[in-house]
Amino acid sequence: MRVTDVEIVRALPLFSGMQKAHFETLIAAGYVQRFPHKVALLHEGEKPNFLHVLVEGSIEFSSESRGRETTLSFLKPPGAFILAAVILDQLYLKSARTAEASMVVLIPAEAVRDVFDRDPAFARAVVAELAVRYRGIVKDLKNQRLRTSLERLANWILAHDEECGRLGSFTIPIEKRALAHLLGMRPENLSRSFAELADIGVEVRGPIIKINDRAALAELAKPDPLIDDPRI
Amino acid sequence: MRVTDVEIVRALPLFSGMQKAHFETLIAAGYVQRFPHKVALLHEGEKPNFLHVLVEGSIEFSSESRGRETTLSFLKPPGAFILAAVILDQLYLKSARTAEASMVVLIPAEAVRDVFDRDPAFARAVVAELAVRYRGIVKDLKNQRLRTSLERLANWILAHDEECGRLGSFTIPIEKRALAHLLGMRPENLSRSFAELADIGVEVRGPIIKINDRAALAELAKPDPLIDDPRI
DNA sequence: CGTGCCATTGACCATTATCAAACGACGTGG
DNA sequence: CCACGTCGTTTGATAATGGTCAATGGCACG
Repeated sequence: MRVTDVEIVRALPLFSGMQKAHFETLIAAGYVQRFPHKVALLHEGEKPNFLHVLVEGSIEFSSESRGRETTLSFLKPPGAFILAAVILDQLYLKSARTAEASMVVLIPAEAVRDVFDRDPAFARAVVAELAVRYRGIVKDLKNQRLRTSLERLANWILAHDEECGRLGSFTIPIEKRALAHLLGMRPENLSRSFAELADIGVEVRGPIIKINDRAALAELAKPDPLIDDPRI
Repeated sequence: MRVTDVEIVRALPLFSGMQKAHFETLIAAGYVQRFPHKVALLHEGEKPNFLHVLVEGSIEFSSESRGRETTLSFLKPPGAFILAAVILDQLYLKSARTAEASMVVLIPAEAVRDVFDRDPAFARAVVAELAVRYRGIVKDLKNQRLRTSLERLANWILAHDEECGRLGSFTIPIEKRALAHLLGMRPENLSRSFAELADIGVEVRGPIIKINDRAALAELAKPDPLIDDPRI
C-alpha cells in the first residue's frame, strides 16, 4: 500500500482517533485494490468479509427485488462503507458497484471487529459514523415519503448547486439514468421533470444545469433543513 | 423510580453490559414519566435533552413537511429512542408521540454522552443498537422504493402474522389510519387494498385479519428476507 | 340521543410507470 | 471519412398506482 493511501485512510474521522498500534494492525491486514468503472464489489445478501474504504473514485449502492432496481446512494471519497454489516457480522443489504474507476482499501472484517473491541476511540468513531449514516437515511426516507419526484428533483438541484458553491450552474456528476434511480424515479420521468422545470427557469443542456430563477425553484422545492441540510 | 423499572432498563442490551457505577449514574440522573395516549414527547427540529427509554406502552414516530405527514415507525417496549440525535447532540429528525398510555425513562443527554465516553461496553452497545436501527431503515427505504402499497400491505400482514406466532389470524395492534401512514399510504387506499386482498383469501372484519390462503398471499407479497426478515 | 371520529365507498384527479419509437452522441470498422 | 451500431436520452401514448374530495355508515362516548 502506498504511503499516501495509508495517510488518506488514517485521516478519516473513523480512523484518526484510534491508537497507532491498532491502526497499524488494521492496515497491515488490509490491502488496496483498484477497480474499473461499473464493477460489482458486492451483492446484497452476501456476508461481507471486508470493511471497504473508498480512497478514489465513487461507489453506487443499489438494491433489487421482484425485478425492480433502485439506487440508494452514492459515496464519494474519502469514506468507509459496509460498516454496519461488518460490525454486526450480518448479511449486506445493498449491492455496491463502482460508478467510476476507483481505489478501495479492504480491511478484513474480523480485524475490524477485533480492534473495535479493544480500542474505545475507534468504537466511538464507529458510533459517530453510524449515527451520521442513520440520520442520512432517515432523511432519504422522509424525502421519498413526503415529496413527489418533481419536488425531489428540484431539491436535489438546489442541494447540489449548494454543494458546488452556489454558482447557479453545475454539471451533473453522474448519468441522468443514474440520477433518476437515485431520486427514486424512471429515466423517462426525469426527462419530463426537467422539461417541467424549464418553465421556472431551469436550463438543461446535456449534463449542464443552470438555475436562472433560484427563488422560483426554491418556491417549488420548498427545501426543508431537516431533509436537505447535510450539516444537520 | 421503582425497582422493577430500573431492572427493565438495566436488562436492555443497551445497558446490560455497562459498569454498575456508570449505570447508576445514568439512573440517578434520570427519572420516570407516564404519559397518556397521543401525547407529543418531542417534535422534529428540537434538540433532544434526554435519551428516552420506553418501558411500557408504545411510541409512534412521524415526520411532516409541506403539510404532508407520514409515520416512520412504531416502537414497542423495551427500547431506547432518540439515540442518534443524543449521541451527536443534534436536532431530532422525527416527532414522537405516545400511541397508547406509556411509561418512559428519561436520561439526560449530557449524562449519556458522558458515560458513553468513559464506558467502552456502553459504547459498544450503542454501536450495536445504531447498526441494527440503521439496517432497519435501509429495509424501510427498500420496502418503499421497490414495492407498491398493496405489496407493502401484503408483506406487512405476513410479517405481523409471523410475529404473532404464525396463527393465520391476528388483531391489528393500531388504528387502520395509523397502519396506512406506517405503510406510506392514505387510509382510503388501505381500505381499497384490503378489499383487493379479500379476493385472495384475506378476511378483514374490523381489526381482525384472517389469512385463509397463505400461499396466495405470499405469491402476491413475494416476501424478501433482505427486506422483511427482522433477524437479518 | 347527539356528536365526533374512524372506516368505507365512489368519483375524480395527479403522479408515476410502462411500452414504443425516434433522436442524437459517440465509437468502431469498413 | 463515412456508414453503422450502441447506448443514453427524449417524446408520445397509455395504463397503473395513489391521492383528494365528498358522502355515508358504524360505533363509542358523553
